[in-house]
Amino acid sequence: MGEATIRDVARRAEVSVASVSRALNGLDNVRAETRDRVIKAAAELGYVPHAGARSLSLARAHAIGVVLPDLHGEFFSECVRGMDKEASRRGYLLLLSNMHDDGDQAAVALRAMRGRVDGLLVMAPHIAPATLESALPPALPSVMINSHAELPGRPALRFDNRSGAEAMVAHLHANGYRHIVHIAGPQGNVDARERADGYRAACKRLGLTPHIIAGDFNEEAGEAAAQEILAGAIPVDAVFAANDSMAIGCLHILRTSGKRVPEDIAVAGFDDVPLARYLALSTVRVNIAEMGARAVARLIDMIEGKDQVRASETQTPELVMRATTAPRTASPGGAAYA
Amino acid sequence: MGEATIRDVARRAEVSVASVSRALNGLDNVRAETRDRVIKAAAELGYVPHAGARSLSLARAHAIGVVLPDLHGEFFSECVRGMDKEASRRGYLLLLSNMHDDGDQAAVALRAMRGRVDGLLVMAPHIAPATLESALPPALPSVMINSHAELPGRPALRFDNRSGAEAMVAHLHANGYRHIVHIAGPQGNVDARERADGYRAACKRLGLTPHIIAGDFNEEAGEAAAQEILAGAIPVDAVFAANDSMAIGCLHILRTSGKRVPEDIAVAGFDDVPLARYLALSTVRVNIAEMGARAVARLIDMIEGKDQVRASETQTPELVMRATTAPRTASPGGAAYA
DNA sequence: CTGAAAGCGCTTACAG
DNA sequence: CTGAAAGCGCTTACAG
Repeated sequence: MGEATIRDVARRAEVSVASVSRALNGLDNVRAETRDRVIKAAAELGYVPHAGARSLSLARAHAIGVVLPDLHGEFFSECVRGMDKEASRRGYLLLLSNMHDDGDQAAVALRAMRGRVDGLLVMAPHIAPATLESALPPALPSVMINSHAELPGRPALRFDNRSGAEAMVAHLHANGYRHIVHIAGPQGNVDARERADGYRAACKRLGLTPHIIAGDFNEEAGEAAAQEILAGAIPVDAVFAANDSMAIGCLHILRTSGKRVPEDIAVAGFDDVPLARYLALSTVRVNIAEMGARAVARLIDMIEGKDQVRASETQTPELVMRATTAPRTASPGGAAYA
Repeated sequence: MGEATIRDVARRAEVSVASVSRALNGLDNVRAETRDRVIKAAAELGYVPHAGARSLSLARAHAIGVVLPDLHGEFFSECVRGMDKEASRRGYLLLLSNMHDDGDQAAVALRAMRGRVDGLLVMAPHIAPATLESALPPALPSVMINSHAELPGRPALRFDNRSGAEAMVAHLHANGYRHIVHIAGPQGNVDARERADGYRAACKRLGLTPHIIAGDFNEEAGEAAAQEILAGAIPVDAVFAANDSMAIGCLHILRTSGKRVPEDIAVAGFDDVPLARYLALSTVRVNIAEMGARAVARLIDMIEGKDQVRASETQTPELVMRATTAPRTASPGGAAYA
């Protein structure tokens, strides 16, 4: 019972384990006849090398740890897909660990990675830099994605949330909207904060009065914000949510309450999830799959000693204009589906 | 340089590595004073045990390998989310590997798992049973999700696609539709085949003439099918796509071509992705997150010797009736958003 | 309660 | 070109 080991192969091929190792790893200091015997024996036994033992001896796991927060649907899958694509292309496996919303769990998740991976990809928009820094194994190459401040020696890849938000406000302004309300993301989340900052900055520059409703990135928060807006205490002709989920929740409630979008109120989001296209929701596109792949590429370069610089990178998001923010002078008519 | 090892801790605490191991693993045959010294030394050194070495010595990795095909957005994330939740609850990590559409890659992916994981979760609706059987390490506990035939000793968890499809056809029939076209999934995919089988069986039972258009589970296939339907060669009053993506593509083209849904043509899908709710698309709901969690639970039970029976399980999908399949007598009016 | 030693399954100088 | 041996970082009988 149990899988065959290198010793079983050695015995069957009547050579030493050293020769088996050399033959199977394609080293050239093996006689052709020996190599053939080894390969034959391995095939007969269905031998597959034990990756755990191999990585202990090589001090290389050919795996990278991925620590992600609780991400909404498409965002998560796109991110992992991008990572997996690049990782498998370069012969690495992904060890996944969800990290929920507190720092202790993050530390546990990171510790569990020790001795299994050659590097770490961390997305922690909600963890304070100091907490993160102390939880990260100092010697392990790591790339931070969309996280708080810069950590020394660890490249940070991020979206330029601020300029994305500014672009959206400018777009709304250009299309004739003057009372733009922002539905913010969760407290302490760095993406949320930067998007709100961009909103505020653009309002200031354009002479608009900012008004922020608190939210948490979930659809329900967008629905609640819509109710608040429908109550009518403040003037609103456009809503800019800090992500698409909230924008969609808001849109849904506004429409089912009889409001026309964008004729009565324009709605915009952030992220460009696939749903956005179908709802004709204007938004700011971030390419998370590409960022995931890029993060893996950078990390593997670091692991393999090809990246001494460790520079951070910023991806500029792209404004996506759709029907929910059409110019105020647009002809009336439903835009629910375009 | 390099992380601290158990020997560093032993040296600093002035005990043997055996005592360090015992103290840190909470065994009771350690004097309290010794334990304290060890814990103190470990903390001072920032010692984290090397999981790779630990699992080699214990012959237990506390990790499970997940091999998935290329899944569409929500389906993938929901599946992994369900798995991760249960895995982390029970102290296991997930080692992820995407398997693209061919058997060779599957074998490579599975081999790479050897010696890193205690068991395997395999979703391979597109791989032939014989190929799969030969690629699976015989001694490794495995649970099959939505895959072809039963493999001995490996529980299969699956959706009852057939009855789900039958229920949808019956629903369409009950609502007055008589010319129901099916857009099928890819050749060789077991889900696709079962859904088509259910469609055919229901048509036969209800005295309807089946008509199947080939597809591949992608949105574009739904769009192409819509074009074919719009060409008008065959009578169609309802379209039942083998998954939501194709249904959505079809819906999109029908509507932008001026067809009213469901007044002119009803549309139904399969899966119940989040988008479906927003488009008021009728569909058949499969709870993939729950199935993922369940698969992990079953696998860990097997690993821990708590499951001798290894019974397969079937999850019955649920019919979700929305506006795109409203009764033929329904009052006219847009149903794009409900 | 504690330590020296063997062993988990590999790789790789080292010597021949 | 090949093999015996040490070592990767742990755990655990075994003896004391």
